[in-house]
Amino acid sequence: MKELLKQNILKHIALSNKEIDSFCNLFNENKVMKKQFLLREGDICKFEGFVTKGLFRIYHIDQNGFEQVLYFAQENWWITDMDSFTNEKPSHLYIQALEDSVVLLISKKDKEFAYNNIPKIEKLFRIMTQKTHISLQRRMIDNLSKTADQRYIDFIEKYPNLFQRLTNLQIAAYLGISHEFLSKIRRKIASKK
Amino acid sequence: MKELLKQNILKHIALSNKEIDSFCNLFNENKVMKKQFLLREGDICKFEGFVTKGLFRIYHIDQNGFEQVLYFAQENWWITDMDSFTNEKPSHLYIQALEDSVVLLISKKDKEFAYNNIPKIEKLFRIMTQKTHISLQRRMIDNLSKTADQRYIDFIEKYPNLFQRLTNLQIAAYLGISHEFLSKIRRKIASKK
DNA sequence: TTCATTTATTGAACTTGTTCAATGTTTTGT
DNA sequence: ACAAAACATTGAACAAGTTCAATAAATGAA
Repeated sequence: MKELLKQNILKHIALSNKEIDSFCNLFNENKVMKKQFLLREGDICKFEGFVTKGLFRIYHIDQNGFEQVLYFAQENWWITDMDSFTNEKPSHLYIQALEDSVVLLISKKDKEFAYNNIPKIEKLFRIMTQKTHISLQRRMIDNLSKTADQRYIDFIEKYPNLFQRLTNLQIAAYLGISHEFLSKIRRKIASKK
Repeated sequence: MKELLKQNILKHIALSNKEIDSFCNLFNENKVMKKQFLLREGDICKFEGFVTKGLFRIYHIDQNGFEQVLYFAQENWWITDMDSFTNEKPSHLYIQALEDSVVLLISKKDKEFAYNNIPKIEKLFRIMTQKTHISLQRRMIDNLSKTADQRYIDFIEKYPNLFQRLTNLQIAAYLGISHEFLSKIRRKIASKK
């Protein structure tokens, strides 16, 4: 049941059986039904999670009530509000299941325990954080330099699987455009084929 | 001469004198004259750096020849292309001094040495990477949800010091707008006062 | 100081994306 | 299978931001 998690970790770093087992044992399985929230604005994020089934959206609601999706997390992705979790302060984010999902959660206390007792875990999260930072940096550049059409096309190419599972509403919120405009982009693309 | 660096590190993590000295000794001081480059697209980034004097821009040039500034690094800031440095692959970024500057550089080899011989350094960079990730995430949300006017006002409030030292051209490239439009924003704001 | 270069401002025409309201389509829960 | 809700599409009017070209102002190197 924690096979996916183990494989995911081993992609980043080499660990002995003992190390990986004792780390994975700190995670607990949770089911989250579609539309339920793992985190809401104002909550303090008490967990770091790894998705083994289903799909989540991590988003923010701005002053005008518009939702911005920071990222989607499907099977094999990690989810948390790093700011709220590490600094133990109220979150600005929502984490909601878009499908019936299963997620493995580790508490802050247990993660601290792992940092202090399994030295390589520090390295693991240093590497993982670097990787997520690198991809966010790429997305930042893309958002600054590319037009919405191109960002949509890139999204489909990069995440064909997510594209199938998401509504246009969600994709628009990720691309940072209105869903009406996304609809017009789709029409334009369709007419070109 | 490495006092700034030591102070900066101690803000993130507690280290013994011995630990911090042996780490800081791995850095070498470099002078970089205004307009000179520390890194160009295509180069493999061989260093991680800490600015003790001056100001740098870290930017990207897109398909249309437009420059997007990822961030500015003044005194007390770290600079690198994390992707290129950690994965030893050609960079997509430019790092250029905007003023006569001084930067402390550490090589990949020496950083690996530190990771392996000073266990807390792993934690230090895990924490620092988390912090930069958190602020990039905030900027991502702002870029998706705020209008250029507001982003400009926010920038001035958040970095009054940088605002003084940068041309509008550079600020526009950071905000992701044309410098002509920035000029119009400035006029609008000025007329409201 | 001078002249060349870089930076900043402005206006007009244009493109990209938003808003709102109406309508049609698909999903979902029971 | 049905009604309700959520999602998608469309058009028209609008707002935000770009582009281009011209001019002015500031900076920098000799």
